[in-house]
Amino acid sequence: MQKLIHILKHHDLRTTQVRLDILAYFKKSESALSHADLETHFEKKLDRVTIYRTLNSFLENGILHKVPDDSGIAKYALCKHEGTEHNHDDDHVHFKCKQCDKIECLHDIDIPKLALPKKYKLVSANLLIEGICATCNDV
Amino acid sequence: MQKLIHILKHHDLRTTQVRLDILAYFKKSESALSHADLETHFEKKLDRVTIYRTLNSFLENGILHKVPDDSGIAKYALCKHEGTEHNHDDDHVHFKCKQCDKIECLHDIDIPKLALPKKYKLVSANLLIEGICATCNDV
DNA sequence: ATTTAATTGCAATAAAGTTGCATTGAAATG
DNA sequence: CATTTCAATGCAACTTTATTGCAATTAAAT
Repeated sequence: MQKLIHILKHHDLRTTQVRLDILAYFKKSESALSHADLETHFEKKLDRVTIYRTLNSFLENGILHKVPDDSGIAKYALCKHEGTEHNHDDDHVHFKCKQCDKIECLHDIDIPKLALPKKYKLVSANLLIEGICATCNDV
Repeated sequence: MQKLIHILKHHDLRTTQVRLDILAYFKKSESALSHADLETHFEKKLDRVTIYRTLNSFLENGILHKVPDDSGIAKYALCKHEGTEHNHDDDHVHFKCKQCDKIECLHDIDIPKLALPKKYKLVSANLLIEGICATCNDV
């Protein structure tokens, strides 16, 4: 719990209750969350605008990263390396379950290198896999 | 040009001017387009709602596919296999240029197989690469 | 304890997407 | 090729998603 404060401190963000609560919820849920997810979870206790601004502030500071998705709704997930020097999240795999719709980051799987056409320069890679997650597979 | 009509016919869609125009623009632009892109391109000649409905109809019929993106805005691109039996688009690589923001499909590059954690079942894979495209690299 | 500036909440607005309904028009029919 | 039929379109209204400005609040620096 104390750890959450350090994440904020490390990024020179003031430690406020709102930020701690939102961070805690990301930690707990272990999957990508949308603004609507947060709004629902915190009911009316948090202002919609505050949630948007908190998400953007966390994005800018490398605490969260956006998750690519074809739903048209922005989704966010915790960066793995928060708390270290480089605040960019390493390229990794996102898994979206077709059944429960949850998106999780599979940080332990590397994206294989691949050859791009001539003159194309790669900066980052993001592999989005859709399928059935372990939880849904168990049912 | 005649070819566009056949795409519609093959999917049992009525050939209307709106659909031909939108299809033609996708063919020409060779990159993923958003609803806003189409609205801008066709100025006020096409109704917003008609564009939405045309996009959805093309999606359902496998003429277009959604492109995963972290912008939060839905983007669409032509399927490679329109006109064949299977109307699902094969998994492929999407390249988003950090400079011009265009997203294009790299149909010729295969996504490498990779091992998922236990009990995870893959259905489809989509690799999103960000970097600098050939056109921007030339300038 | 006081000051300062960032954070928050509220109101208003903009942008993105959907739904219902009347009108138009593609194509099937005789 | 005239008529009929139902899908496609355009318009209006609405919902959802996201942004901006400003006053009130509060973290933390002094």
